[in-house]
Amino acid sequence: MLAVLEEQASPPTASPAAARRLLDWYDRHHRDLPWRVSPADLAKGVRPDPYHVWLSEVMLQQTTVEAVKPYFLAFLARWPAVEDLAAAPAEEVMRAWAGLGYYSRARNLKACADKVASLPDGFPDTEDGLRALPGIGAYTAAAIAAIAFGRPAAVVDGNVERVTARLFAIETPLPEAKRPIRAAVETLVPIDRPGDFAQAMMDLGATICTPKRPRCMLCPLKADCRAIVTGDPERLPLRAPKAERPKRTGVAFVAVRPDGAILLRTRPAKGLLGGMTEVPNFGWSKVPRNVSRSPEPPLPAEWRRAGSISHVFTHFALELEVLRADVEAAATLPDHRWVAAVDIPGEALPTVMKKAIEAAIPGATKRRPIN
DNA sequence: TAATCGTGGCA
DNA sequence: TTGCCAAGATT
Repeated sequence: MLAVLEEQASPPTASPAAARRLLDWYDRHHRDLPWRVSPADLAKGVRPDPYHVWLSEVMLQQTTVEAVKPYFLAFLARWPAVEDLAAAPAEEVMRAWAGLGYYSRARNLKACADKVASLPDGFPDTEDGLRALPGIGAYTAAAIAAIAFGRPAAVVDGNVERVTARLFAIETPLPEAKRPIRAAVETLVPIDRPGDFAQAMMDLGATICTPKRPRCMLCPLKADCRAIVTGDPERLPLRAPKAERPKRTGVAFVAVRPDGAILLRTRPAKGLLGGMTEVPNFGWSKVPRNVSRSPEPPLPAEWRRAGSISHVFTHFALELEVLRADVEAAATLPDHRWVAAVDIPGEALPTVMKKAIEAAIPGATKRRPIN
């Protein structure tokens, strides 16, 4: 009785019927993505490859679909199965991941592949089993369980948070709202098509229920949505204020041999850009702001200013002065290596390091066509 | 709980 | 130009 009264006193509340409307919309308007099995094929009995689902989900963490597509296809072409990835050297995986960001994902990807390849039955088919693997958290475990194995898991990513906060008019700010949002999603998951439902929610969030200027007129859930009634669904979800982004400065050194080789080294496995390749650099890793020391070049030479680059990380902005020296003798330094010009594009260079090298040697990081 | 951890696109 | 933010995980 109480439910009836509430329904009369307030806008419609999302229900299993809403999930059905969403699935109908998904059948007609789903995005066609390289890692996805269409609802039609799924209905025909085509099973998604857990390896494909896992690989795409890890790549898609905090990363746009368009950025992931070429990497996903390249990985699949090079390592068609999880056993192939397990057999690959970690260094090769890091090089293949270069440019995609959040490099701990690549380390965990390799560790996870090694683990899964050692299991007699391959990928675990439960949320708990998946959650125990490296690089697989609550979201990814639920996504793989639902999409690859048809488990009725509540898949909650940024899209689902936004769609659900609006659908139920949840006023609690994120991240505090994560718990009530999850509880709301759990009431919606259809037992027969949990994977399609998860992907439908994400497609809706990506194409209709967007962060800015949602296209509510096209939304299959507009009759169910409690936020649309307020006239300002864009207001939700609310978020706690975020910390400001500090600025750091530093110096990068590009040492060039007469044959075009440059001096590189590998960063420590953990932390920022962990395990990736860098040019020798100074001063920006953990600068106590008032401590000013003079930059220490990797080797004595005539260092000349080649330019400066700026790069924005998640939690700080960096301005890097780039110095270049043309050196005659090929001195060898501990923990450094001279890398031939032709091999530079194949190095595991994060974007910030490509920028620095390009500032000193235009074109050096770009693959040039053979012939 | 709160930091840390990349990159590119877009308003 | 600057901030926002995108299929989050880890510690």
